[in-house]
Amino acid sequence: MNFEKTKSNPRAIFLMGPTASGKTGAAVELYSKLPVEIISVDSALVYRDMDIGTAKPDAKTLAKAPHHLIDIIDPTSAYSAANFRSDALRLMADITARGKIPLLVGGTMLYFKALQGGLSGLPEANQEVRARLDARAALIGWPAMHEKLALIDASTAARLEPNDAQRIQRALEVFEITGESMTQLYAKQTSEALPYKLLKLALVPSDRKVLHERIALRFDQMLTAGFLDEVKALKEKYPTLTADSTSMRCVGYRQALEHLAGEYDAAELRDRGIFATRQLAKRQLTWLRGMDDIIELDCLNPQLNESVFNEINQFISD
RNA sequence: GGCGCGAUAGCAAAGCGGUUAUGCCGCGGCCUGCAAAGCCGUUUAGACCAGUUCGACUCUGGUUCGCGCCU
Repeated sequence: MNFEKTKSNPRAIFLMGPTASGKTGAAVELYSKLPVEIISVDSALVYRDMDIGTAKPDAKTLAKAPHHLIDIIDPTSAYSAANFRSDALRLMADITARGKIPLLVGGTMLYFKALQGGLSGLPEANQEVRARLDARAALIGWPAMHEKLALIDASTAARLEPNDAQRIQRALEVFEITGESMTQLYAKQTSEALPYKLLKLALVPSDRKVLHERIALRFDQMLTAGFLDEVKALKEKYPTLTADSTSMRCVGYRQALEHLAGEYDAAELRDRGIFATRQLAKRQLTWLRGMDDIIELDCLNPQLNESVFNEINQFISD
């Protein structure tokens, strides 16, 4: 019965991978050969005017293979996993209605997880509440905030580290807004499963060293392509942008800002940018290792060979 | 050539005669509205040779190398 229901679900394809694994190239190839529409699953590509540092597909590529959810907000705005999920669900329904298959491509693994697994009915972020919590934490420190959390939600506190400012803040925020603990809210609402049958592909490097080389090469290319000018232009166009803005927490941008502020020289900018990108790739790979039903493809051998296409075609026509 | 100083992990950098320096990097992991974020864990030392000592990265002598000063 469950099987019947699954069978009748429309199809969707995930194409995941760490940064610099060649996702865009693979997506364009799939787009040219299959009845798909591409949805970007990337927390950085949503920002307008952030092109070089995010390795956004260029205009020519986007003209040839359009991506949804690229350039949808200003760098002064914030986006979230919940925003993504509702945007993606809407687009997937549209695409399916057009008789196409959604191809979700990107490296923001939390977004993939939220899309597939759903989110509980929690309140959205509230800047005033967060500012208040930040102020309090500045006084007493996050470990003390963690102790406060333990009083209202022992179970959540137990699974959070005393220094995990971000999650402690969110748990306290949720309680302050709703009067209920995160634990209670999780239990209350079971998130609905994604009503699509999925084929999950992952581009994974067979040799981490080679991925690191690619990352270094790409960061150097960004610098010569005028990455620092892009960041300067960003500051001029959006004067309210600060190092705390969500968009400026992206790999490379934060370091560029620090360098432009004179905190360190160009050589160190290069090092730090590359380190941050490697660490991002590592976290992405950790996510991937823990995901189920993944078909791994070696991103160092990027040919989408016949057997992969056979698999996809079979999945589509099943 | 003489004098002085130094030699600690992939890099930077301390203390210490006997229990983990630390930071960065690297590696593993966690992950419910900031996720390209945030957090947790962790591998790799004491230039070389000899001596003192129950015990030396730590004290002594020598060798090599580097830095500075002098002739």
